[in-house]
Amino acid sequence: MSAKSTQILDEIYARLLERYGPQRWWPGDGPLEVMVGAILVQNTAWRNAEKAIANLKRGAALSVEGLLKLGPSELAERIRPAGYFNRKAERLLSLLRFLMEKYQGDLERMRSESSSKLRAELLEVKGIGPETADAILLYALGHPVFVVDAYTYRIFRRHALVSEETSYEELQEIASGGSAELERYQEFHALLVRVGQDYCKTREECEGCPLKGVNW
DNA sequence: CACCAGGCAAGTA
DNA sequence: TACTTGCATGGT
Repeated sequence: MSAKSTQILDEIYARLLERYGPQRWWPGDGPLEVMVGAILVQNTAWRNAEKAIANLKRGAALSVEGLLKLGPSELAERIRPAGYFNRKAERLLSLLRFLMEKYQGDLERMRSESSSKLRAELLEVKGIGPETADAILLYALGHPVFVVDAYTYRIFRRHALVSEETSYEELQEIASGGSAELERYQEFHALLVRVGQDYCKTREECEGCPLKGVNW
């Protein structure tokens, strides 16, 4: 990690924060709800995932055992608004069973394990890939890791900061430069999604983008 | 009407 | 190993 790339990353972060301010993703709803949200939002607009979470909370607060008791069909029915509801119901159940088997549902204890161990374990769970694993680490468990998503790819490529064939882990490594505070990781990812939605969906719409001109 | 959203795994060659 | 396809609702 060169001093120069650190400087660019700090520049990008500063510009985004100035334009949009703190995003405060997943502030205080508890680690389980954040994990559930991380699965429900896969390739889906957040507002749809939000409706699904509201349906899950109907009647009782979210708990590992409570959700397990719903079973596949009831779970699927409740999360219908999030799309891919059958797949996501299975993915939620995989996660919940993992939490019970490895940590007896104790997310506070889970949190104190190392990031690398947790990441490896999460990737073993069917339905959890690199982005979801990192989102869980970052927003549910409070570990400082950079979450790479489709917008991160688009934005870094558009500014010629990485090449076409850069892998997830490579981009994660590159983007992890600069300050390493938890809050910065959390805000950085959210801000990239935000600016991506505003300016980086298609080839056009670069006019007014706060990142215009950034380059190595 | 078409297109896509804070992915992932399974199938195919 | 490298590509392609299925999953699905809701907003623009």
